Amino acid sequence: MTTTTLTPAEMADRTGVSLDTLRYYESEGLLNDVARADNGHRRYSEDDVLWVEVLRCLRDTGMTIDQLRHYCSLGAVGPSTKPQRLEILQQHRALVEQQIAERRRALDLIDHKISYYSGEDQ
Amino acid sequence: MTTTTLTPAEMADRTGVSLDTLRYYESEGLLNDVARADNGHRRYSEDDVLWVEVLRCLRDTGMTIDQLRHYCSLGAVGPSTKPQRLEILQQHRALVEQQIAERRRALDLIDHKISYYSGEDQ
DNA sequence: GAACAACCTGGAGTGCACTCCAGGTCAACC
DNA sequence: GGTTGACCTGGAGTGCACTCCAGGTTGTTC
Repeated sequence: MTTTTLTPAEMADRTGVSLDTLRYYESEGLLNDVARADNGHRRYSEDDVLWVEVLRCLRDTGMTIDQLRHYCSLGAVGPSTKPQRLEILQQHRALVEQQIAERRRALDLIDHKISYYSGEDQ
Repeated sequence: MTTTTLTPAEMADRTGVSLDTLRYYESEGLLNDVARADNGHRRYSEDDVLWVEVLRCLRDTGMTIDQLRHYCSLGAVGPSTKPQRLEILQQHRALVEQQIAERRRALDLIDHKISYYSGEDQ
């Protein structure tokens, strides 16, 4: 059995994250222990793909690079940091729920304006 | 009857938008025809308050300053631009719904990781 | 063996949305 | 009448998350 690995270009394709951003994440400590081919080129694993998807999910919902770095560093320490990581996720979960609530209110306001524009006068 | 007006400080207080940002919005054409006192100081109206709240709602859900400027400039033209403004709001509405959907997926992923961290091993 | 593609590194540059600052005006208070 | 506070203007600075670039290596293709 051979474990499949992805070239940088394939990784970018799979995750939708650019080559530069993948390298940037690595340099920021968000993506560690990326394998290398003999020529020094990166070789990403399926686990790396999953992890980058998690990173994107958290980034896209407003977690900063700094917070992600902290979260990753906890993971690197070992199982002893499980409670802290759980705490971070729970806090972020609450944030995402706030974002949803905020956007629901936004929809109300937008709908209000839409019906105003759709109306007869003004 | 006297129309109530707000000083810049009161306006910042009411809207939660900083003095600098209020001036910035005005300079970018997002907030037009702000009244002035005799000494040249700004005097915001209740309509200004409502409008800034709309601006913040749209900004907070990802509309850029550039897009807002365009939307405002249409408003300045007159009622003839109603269809374009309606179109912009409908497109933005769709965007906000996408954001909600994306965040729902994020919640699923976060919950999955939370249950993993809450579980027995690892 | 020249050219090309894919990658490497370190560092500089970009775009956005503010945010801060310097130097000035004006009215009110001590 | 000097100081204080709120405000004014134009312009510079900031922070974040990328994104781009120069110069170099390696491996394959004509």
